[in-house]
Amino acid sequence: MADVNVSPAQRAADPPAPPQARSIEGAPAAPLVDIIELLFFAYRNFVSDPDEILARYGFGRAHHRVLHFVHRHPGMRVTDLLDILRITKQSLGRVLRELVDQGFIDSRAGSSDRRQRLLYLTPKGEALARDFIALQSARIERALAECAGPDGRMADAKANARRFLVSMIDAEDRGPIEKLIARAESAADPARAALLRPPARPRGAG
Amino acid sequence: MADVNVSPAQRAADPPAPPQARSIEGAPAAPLVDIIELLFFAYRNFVSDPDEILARYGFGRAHHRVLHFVHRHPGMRVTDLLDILRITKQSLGRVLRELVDQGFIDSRAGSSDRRQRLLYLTPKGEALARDFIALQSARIERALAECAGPDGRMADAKANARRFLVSMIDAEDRGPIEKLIARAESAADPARAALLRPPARPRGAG
DNA sequence: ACATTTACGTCAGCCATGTTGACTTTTTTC
DNA sequence: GAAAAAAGTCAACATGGCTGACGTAAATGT
Repeated sequence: MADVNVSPAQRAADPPAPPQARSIEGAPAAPLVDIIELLFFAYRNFVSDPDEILARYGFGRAHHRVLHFVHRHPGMRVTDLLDILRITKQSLGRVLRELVDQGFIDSRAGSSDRRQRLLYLTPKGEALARDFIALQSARIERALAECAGPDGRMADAKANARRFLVSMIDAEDRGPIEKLIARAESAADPARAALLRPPARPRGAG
Repeated sequence: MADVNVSPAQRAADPPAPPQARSIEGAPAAPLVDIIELLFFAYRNFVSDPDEILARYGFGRAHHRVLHFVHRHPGMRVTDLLDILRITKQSLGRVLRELVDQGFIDSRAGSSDRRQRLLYLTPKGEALARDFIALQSARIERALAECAGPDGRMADAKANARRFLVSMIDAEDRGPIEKLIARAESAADPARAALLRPPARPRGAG
């Protein structure tokens, strides 16, 4: 950060300094502004970790997101990705096309439902996705180690961070998201794959 | 969230399922992916809280950021804002002009250095900035309350969250950012204003 | 006094990534 | 055989980044 300093220059001279936002209508207001700002700065650093690598390929953050989720859910459908990213088909389309054209993603027709395009990473895509995860994980790991301290219980620090982040998510989204994360982690185990979205009842072709 | 579910459809049928990214080269890799994703989902919810209000005025998130930091640092210079937001003068220029034109921000020439434009919120701008803070604070407060539990020590939960977020920030930025936050909080106290960026030695006109 | 630097603003154009709306094709479902 | 679903595509547009080039006023340095 070049400088995140507000010059105090004529702070004492000019200003009619509007009184600091005090508890209006009983709201506690002020005391959480630090968390608001820390989230802003922390997230900005966090997402910009991959930027240099992305630039090498002429990609942006949208490509990163697509790569990440396909990495985590190999064989996912385009619709699944749209649900996760919450963008339009057209927005995703562009990014996806570039990733396919440049050989990072492989898109194959589903066998039980041939309308579907199932998405997989190529080895090249896998390597890139892993690079991103390594980068961002390194930041998180350093942070958790600091939170834990030298005698640290990293696991506790992680549990705290995780609980906080989950609680920051809209209540109705938490279940699906936690299941999404859990399912991805056991992706190698096809037996545990059927958890949500009523199994699409493979009836026609199945 | 409409649906963050990856269809398990032909998960078991099709895939050559590339083996789940395992610790390569000794890196622990995998176990922090949940935090990576939770950060993504949590931050997305967090920043979209103000969207509905912003839309009413035809504003976007860039306007929110400007409003927020001017609210926190009344009388700040344009350059200060550029340092904080890390965008170009031209990018800031557009949003700033709209905010000034529509009467949310008041820009006055500095008295000791008349090249400067010192930024203040109008009452209208103050009200809006407070609305945003109230919205986002509410989310954070709910989250911390959940972390703390019913018998909860909210203060501990907050301290944990804060420590984690600070640690997620690039080491060299932490000092400046923490000072920035601290200074804003004591903005009503001009005596404590002079902390960073050598006081601009008001020599010429002063 | 004069040259330089700083703070700010602005024009013009480009890029990335989001949006709507309309329409097609293929395939599955009813 | 009709309807619905999955995916792709074209066109047009908005937002918010970016670079480069200038202009002007005021402060600074010699």
